Amino acid sequence: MVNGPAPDTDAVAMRKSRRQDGDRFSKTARHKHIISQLTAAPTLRASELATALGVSGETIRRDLMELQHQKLINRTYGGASRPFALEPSLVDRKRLMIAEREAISAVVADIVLPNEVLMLGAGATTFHVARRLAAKARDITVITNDFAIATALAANSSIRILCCPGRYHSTEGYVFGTQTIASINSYEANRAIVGATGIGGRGINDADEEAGAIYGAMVKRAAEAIVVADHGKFEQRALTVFAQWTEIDRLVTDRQPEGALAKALREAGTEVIVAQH
Amino acid sequence: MVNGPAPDTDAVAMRKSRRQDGDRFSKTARHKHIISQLTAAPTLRASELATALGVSGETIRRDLMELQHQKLINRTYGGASRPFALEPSLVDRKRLMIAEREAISAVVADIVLPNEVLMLGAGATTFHVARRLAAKARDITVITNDFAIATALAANSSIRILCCPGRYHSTEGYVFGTQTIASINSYEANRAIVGATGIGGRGINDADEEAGAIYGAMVKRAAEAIVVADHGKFEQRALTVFAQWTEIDRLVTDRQPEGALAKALREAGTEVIVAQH
DNA sequence: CAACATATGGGGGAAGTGCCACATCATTGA
DNA sequence: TCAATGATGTGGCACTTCCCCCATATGTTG
Repeated sequence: MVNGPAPDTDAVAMRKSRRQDGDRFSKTARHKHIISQLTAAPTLRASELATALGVSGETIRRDLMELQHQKLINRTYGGASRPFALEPSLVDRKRLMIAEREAISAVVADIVLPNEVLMLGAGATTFHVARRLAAKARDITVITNDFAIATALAANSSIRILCCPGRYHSTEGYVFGTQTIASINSYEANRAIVGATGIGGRGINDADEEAGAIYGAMVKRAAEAIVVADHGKFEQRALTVFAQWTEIDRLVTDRQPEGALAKALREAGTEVIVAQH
Repeated sequence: MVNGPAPDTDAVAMRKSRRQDGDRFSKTARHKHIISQLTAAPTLRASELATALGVSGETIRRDLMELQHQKLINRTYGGASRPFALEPSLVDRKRLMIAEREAISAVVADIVLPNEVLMLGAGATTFHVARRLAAKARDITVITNDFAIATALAANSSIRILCCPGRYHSTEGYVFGTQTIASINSYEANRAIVGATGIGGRGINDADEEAGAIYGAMVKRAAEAIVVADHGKFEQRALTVFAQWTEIDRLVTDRQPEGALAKALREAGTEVIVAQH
């Protein structure tokens, strides 16, 4: 099978899905298949993938090499295994913008000082922040509603991790609900670090109403609010606007915002930090 | 390799640890090393283990075969990967009594009825119960302070999972503290299902004061209290006695208790259920 | 149209792995 | 003490995987 230059992952995906005439799977289709298989089975054999997808072993090996580079899989001799907790629905969002998120996380981790109290909202980007904090931070307290974040932070024994109560969201891996909100409102924190589904001129929004409510509570409760979002979130619109830019002290992203978003940030006095990657 | 009757894991382990004269790692030491490595890295190469432990590749392969049989690792071509979330300190306890705990879990899962509200304490045995409930139960609500249990239950979408707040215990994977206790005391439940470090004539005890306090709160709060414990817990003594037998309605175990324990159970009117395996 | 980049397949040798039979050594138990 | 048992190592052999180079097909670009 044949593939073009691949200018951008999104573009490739679109072009591929358009032309799935009778022949075999496209490259991105194979990658998705591999990831989804990995959510079910902890390990895969490259040879089995090759026969299952009807391509040569060499092609699968190259696929695995790419996915490993994106940190979406863990390479083994003869196959692949899942890298860490690979929550089904988080995969699609995690797979994109890995490098951007790592850069953003590095900046955020440098902002955090020892002995601070943080609130960390659930999400893919904040999860990267947590991993970075686990590697760098010292003697901080983190309040979170995300299991993956708590587990990632646990690698650093100098971090005190406080978990919120609530109903456990099976697919997203965090707790939510009125108890969660009430719990957040009982804490005082130096900073809240939250993600978003989209950020735009009208504020910060999230596709999940429950997650948005929790983000909003964290933002209101902390002395300083930081939003982390890669440029893919710019001008995205989703269900709930959970905070206005006037409430946000800093936006850490990977590309300079423009247009309505930039205007809103300027008017609200939100500091914009662009991480280099 | 040659394998005979394989009397009991405990007996083997004892014999081995007794004879660690100057030479290389004993079999159990290698196994522990493999498991601990696996908590750090998601995958291992058999060849690397062989050189690291100073044994032949064949020996490592045999080790991996055993560990796979115990479901403590996942075999891959050329190495091993972790089977599911593999909490560091839980490993040592999980590795023992697998069959016994599975049998106990099966019995407990049959006791639970649809639409019930359960409290599930943190622990290795209760984790097995959770896995069984995830496979069998329908429309139940589970209140727990253990991340692994919540995650295991999430496989079943008809289960409503409520997580307690508190401080996250990095190595044990559960939350604890005054908030946890307060949270438990705010619920009403049909049953509490808790584990223990030891059970004896004087009650149910736990080596972890915090965990014991939570167990105790669950037992007092639920309409019916069930203790799950394999026979290795009989007459074990640990730090905190968190409940008396008069508070416990049922003990589910794998062997008929004797002596002081049996007497205490009889006097307290605790129903003893012996699971067959 | 030519030059080029990308994606894939194929070949072949080198290295790694799995499996098996057998040998060696220490411990156990009668 | 001697035989049985279990743990480990060794060597051989088949199979799998890796990796490098090159051929091919198909879009893209100049």
